[in-house]
Amino acid sequence: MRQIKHPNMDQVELTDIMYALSDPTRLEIVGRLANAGRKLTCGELDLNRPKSSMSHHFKILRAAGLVETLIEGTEHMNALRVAEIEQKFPGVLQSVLIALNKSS
Amino acid sequence: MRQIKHPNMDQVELTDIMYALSDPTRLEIVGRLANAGRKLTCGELDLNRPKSSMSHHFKILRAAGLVETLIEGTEHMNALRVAEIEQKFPGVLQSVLIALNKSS
DNA sequence: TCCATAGTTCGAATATAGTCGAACTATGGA
DNA sequence: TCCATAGTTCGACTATATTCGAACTATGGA
Repeated sequence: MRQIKHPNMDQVELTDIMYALSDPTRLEIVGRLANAGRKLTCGELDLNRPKSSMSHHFKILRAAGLVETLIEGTEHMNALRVAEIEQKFPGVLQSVLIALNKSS
Repeated sequence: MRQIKHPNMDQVELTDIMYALSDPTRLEIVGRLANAGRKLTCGELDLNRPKSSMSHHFKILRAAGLVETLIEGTEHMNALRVAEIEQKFPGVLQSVLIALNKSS
């Protein structure tokens, strides 16, 4: 497996996005990716959880079209698909990110 | 029970909102309430599901602070708490409603 | 008082999710 | 080639959700 496959935006449903953002761990991941302003490895996010749990959450974030993961060497670089999500669901991710930053 | 109790907005978490909106049936309810522009009874929404299922979904929508239910006679009148949600999580519900109307 | 209406609650079945250890894969470096 | 690193996959367990029929509650009207 050379690179991880990601869904096309037209395959992504609003419910997928909502579901992915309904878990505190995933919301935390999304918030950190947004604030980092650069690609982060899973390890850099370190939420004190086993690798398998983190992997599970990333899988769901990818399936929801929220996160894009590029394999670079042994690392998986993760980034939010902000622009694409914004185009498909204007305002949704942005307002969630604003709400997230207020509460944290 | 005279009237149904609703959470205060400061008790509502972003994850509650996201979770409530992650189910297609509930998203449908929210969309219809928004478009109706007036209070609707559970029955008026009629999504072809048993009363007990609808009641379950309304319970979750109420718990998330999304829906307010006023008892009037034998009917339960439901409305979105648009203004309050907008104040607490600006843009979130509104952008979801726009996305909903596009897809429907 | 009796009945119909509108919804809630209960209970049980089924399905889906979250968690985490252990084994696995892929890459890069010594 | 051997090893370490970074993540994924698998499997099992536990927890939480969804669904829906049946029984219940509350109100209004005949």
